[in-house]
Formats: sequence, structure tokens, C-alpha cells
Amino acid sequence: MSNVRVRFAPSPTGGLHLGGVRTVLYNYLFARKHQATFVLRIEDTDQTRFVEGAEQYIFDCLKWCGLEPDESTQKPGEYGPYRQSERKDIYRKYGEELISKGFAYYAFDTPEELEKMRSDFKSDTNPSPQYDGNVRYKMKNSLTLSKEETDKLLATKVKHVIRIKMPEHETISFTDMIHGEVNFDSSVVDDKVLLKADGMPTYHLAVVVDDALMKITHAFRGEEWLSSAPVHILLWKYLFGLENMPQWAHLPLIMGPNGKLSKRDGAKYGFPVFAMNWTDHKTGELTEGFREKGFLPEAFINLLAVLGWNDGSEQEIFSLEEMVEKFSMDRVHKAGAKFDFEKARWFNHEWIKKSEFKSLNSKVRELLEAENIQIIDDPQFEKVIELVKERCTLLPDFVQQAGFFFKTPETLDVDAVKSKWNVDKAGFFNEYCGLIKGISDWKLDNIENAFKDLVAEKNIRPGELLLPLRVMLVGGKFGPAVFQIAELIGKEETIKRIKNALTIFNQSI
RNA sequence: GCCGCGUUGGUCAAGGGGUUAAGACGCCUCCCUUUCACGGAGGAAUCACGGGUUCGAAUCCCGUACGUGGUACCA
Repeated sequence: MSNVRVRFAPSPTGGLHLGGVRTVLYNYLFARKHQATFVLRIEDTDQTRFVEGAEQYIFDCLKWCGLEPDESTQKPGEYGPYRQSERKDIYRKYGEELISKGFAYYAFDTPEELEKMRSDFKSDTNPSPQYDGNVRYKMKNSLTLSKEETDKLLATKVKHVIRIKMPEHETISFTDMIHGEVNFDSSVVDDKVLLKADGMPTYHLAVVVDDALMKITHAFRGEEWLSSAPVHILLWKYLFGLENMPQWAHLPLIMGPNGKLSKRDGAKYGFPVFAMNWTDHKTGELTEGFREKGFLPEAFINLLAVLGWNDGSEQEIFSLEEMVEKFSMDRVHKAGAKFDFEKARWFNHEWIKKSEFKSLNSKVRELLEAENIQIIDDPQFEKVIELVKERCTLLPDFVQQAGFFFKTPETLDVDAVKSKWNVDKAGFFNEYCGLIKGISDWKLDNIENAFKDLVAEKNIRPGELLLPLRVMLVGGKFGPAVFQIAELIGKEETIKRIKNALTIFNQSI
């Protein structure tokens, strides 16, 4: 292990989103590549947004993806606790330190007063007034109150927050691993709340304190954080020293059809945005996940990895091991990428095709059994999977493509044979049944040759008969080569299906 | 509004002064296959705009436009 440490810091407020998983993935790849430690920290400082089960759900998603952290609430290292709500006592001290150094102040404004400020100062040229250098001297805080008044308020435990005092006109710059040098003017950022009235830190204080205490060396997060980076830079400068600050990488956003991808987009356009199913406990609303949609975890992380990163070659299909080997932050794109579900499906199809039976076995079996299709013979199941996997894009496709090998079709697509059906053909199949009954070695060639011989004898075009035969055995116009199907389902079953279909066709056509 | 970030086909993207501007998804045509796929061969489709710099700009610089994120005691 090197001393490189990275972290993923989700807030447990709901389902784990595509972008979140990609952030985990980049953390994980970077960590493995640098023999680093990958930390998972739970950012649960907003008590009003606490959601039962969300934390465990995050772990379950990471486990499914195969991206498990080295240190976390479930696997504590020496930098715990890993849940911010359990670190509450730590943060106040740093807030006080900032105040004593003159970089922060107490503010006693109530939510109503803040609201009033915002409406009073609101204008066409300033639609969202900030608590900044212009207004802080008009508010109720330790900058405008006398020391005595302030002390008195504090002593009587009046609700208050700690706010950072943004400097007047200072250029704040840092070098982002993806964007390069980024500059801000301190006068355009407001006096962010650092410590809330309930004693919990806001994200701003918590990230820097925890990254410092947990010795994080590289911090990756979504680009939505870039605008608040100056606050964090300043905090590092005031509290722990810029020389100890982690290297930042602000990852490009994953976009939906219009704007930042949201779970609403998923519902609207019919694709998942969460890694796994998520049920909102309050509303009971279920949001579908990639896993339940039928994605392989290998495909899921693969498609996420190349949404914003590529290795410079033409390769698109990467195993986790290959990604670890080839990943580098400086080949991550700057611009956000629109999520394309069609391409996501393609990745899954590719992974299904290259997956071996042993990795597909239990997943497909589970799906079939849910449809009341029992599989007893493993070697037989393997042959079927190998035969049909190239026509399955999503795992549930196996139900249609493989199901009929193990269960006689309940309904036949009669319409498909209607135009081709007549007495001659019924006669043909009757005779064919008799013919194959005598085949002692039930092999592909024998079954097919019997068919060809009879076709030649009867002088019927084979194309007129192949489709009906398919519908007889399969139930519809799909599946692999028809004689291969016959070979696999066996002689008895083949004859049974033909005879059964004959009665149905004769009745309904 | 202000601030940040961005901009190569419909989408993901390679390319970072001289290229016929790769490749993939999707779409279309054809071949293979008497189903559907797989596989194979083709095709349509791109450097946001305007100024510079330069012998030469998709590539460098400046504007503009557009997109996107932020502008909470949410993360």
C-alpha cells in the first residue's frame, strides 16, 4: 500500500445513481492503479434527509458492481468513524478555530430574517442575493454585534451558525486534474454556512475536515461541486495548509436527454438510472435499477467507465482488470456526456456474448425459474445458453430464447403459418413424424437429412415447411436453427410438439 | 442576473498547427442465413459562429452564441 488515499462520499438519501457509480469506479480504478486505499465515507449531516436503508443499499450496489471499499463504516480502518453524524463533535472545534483566526463568524439570523434579506435585496440585476461582503454588515452576526452582545447570545444558547468570511478581492486558484487551472474571484462567492444551527457541519466544512483527518490525497467528485471549490480551498488554507490539500478532480456530469440526468428521466424515457432497484419508503415508489433490468455488472461498469474516459485506442470492451491497468485521470473528458441507453444495451449484449456459462448460469436459471421453467440437466442447460446467448441483449431475453427448450410452448403463433398451411403440409408432417420415430441415433444430421429426403420426395419447397416446423417446436418465429432445437429437446418431445401442433393447426386454419 | 465549466456526425468519441477528420452505438443497403440473431461488405451524417495569429487552423488567441452546473442552515 502506498500512502495514496481516495474516497467516495455519498449521502444516504436515496438510490445510487449512474454518476455516483462512475465516481466510485474512477476512485476504485485510481486506487488499484496506485496501490492506494479506497475509503467510503457516509455524508449524513442533513438529518432531515435521512433515509432508512439507504446506507446499506449503497454497500449492496458496490458489492454487485465489484467495487468494494477498503475502509468504511462496515470495515473500519484507523480513521473512523466513517459516518459524519458520528463525527459531529469534531467539526465545531474547527469552526471555532476559524473564528479565532478571523476567517469566520457567528451569525444569529433566523431563517425568516434570511428570507427577508433575500426578498429585500432581490432585483432584476440580482435575482438571488447572497449573504456576502455587501450584506453581512447589515445582518445579525458577531461582525455587527458588539463582543458583549455576541457573548451574551452565545451564553444563552441562542441558535446560531458559523459562516466563513469570504475575503474582499482575492483570486483563488487551484489546479484540477481534469480541468487544469481554475480561478475564482472571492468577491463573487458568499459567506457559506459552515456549521449549522443543529451543530452539524455543512458539506463544506465536513469535506475538508474529514479529507484532512482521513489523509485523503486525491479527491474526486462531480463537476456540480466546482463552483463551491473556492470555499474548500480557503478552508484548507486556513485550517490545514494548502500544501496538504488533496488533488482535486471534478468529473464531467452524466446528462439525461435534457440536463443533468435524474431519476425522472429514467421513468420518462424507460431506462434505469440507479444501479439497483430502489423503493422510496415514504411513497412506495419503485425506481428500476440496472441489475433488475437485466444488466451484467461487468457491462454496467464497462459502459460507465467509457462514458467520459477512453484509453486512446479503439478498444471499448474492458474488463475491470484491464481498466485498472489502463485508466488514467488525464484521459478523462472535460465535457459532460449524454447517456445513451441504446449503447448501454449494446455493451450488455457484448458482455453476454463473451460471458461463460458459469457466470450466466445462476442468473439465467433464476429468471427461468421465476417463470416456472425448471432446469434439471446442467450440461443441457449449458448447451442451450451457448446456443442462444448471442441473441440476448438483456438477461430477461433468455426467458423467450431459452425457455422453450425446457417447457412445451403453451401457445403457437398460428398466424405466422396460416398463409403456408394446407392438407399436403399436414400430410408431410404426419409422415415426418413416422420417419424420425425410427431414428436411433438422434443427431442433428440425421434429423435434418430425414427432412430433406422427405421434402425431395414430396417435391415441396423446404422454405414452405421450415417456418411451420419452427412454430411447432418453438411457438414463434425466433430461436436458433430449427434442427438444432429438435436435437436438443429430444426425439419424444419433438414428435410430441409436432403432433400437438398438427391438431391445433388443423383446427384453427 | 452573476460566477464557473464546456462545445468534433443524432449519441459516445480519436485527433492538440499540414490527416481523404479514426472508431463505436443507432440508422439505411447488400451478403450469409428459407425465423430472429451473430458475422461480413458498403452507405448517409461532424469540427457552433465571427474575428485574429500563421504559408497553413478542428487544433493556438480573442470575442459571440449555445449548452450545462452553481448561486440553501442539500449534498
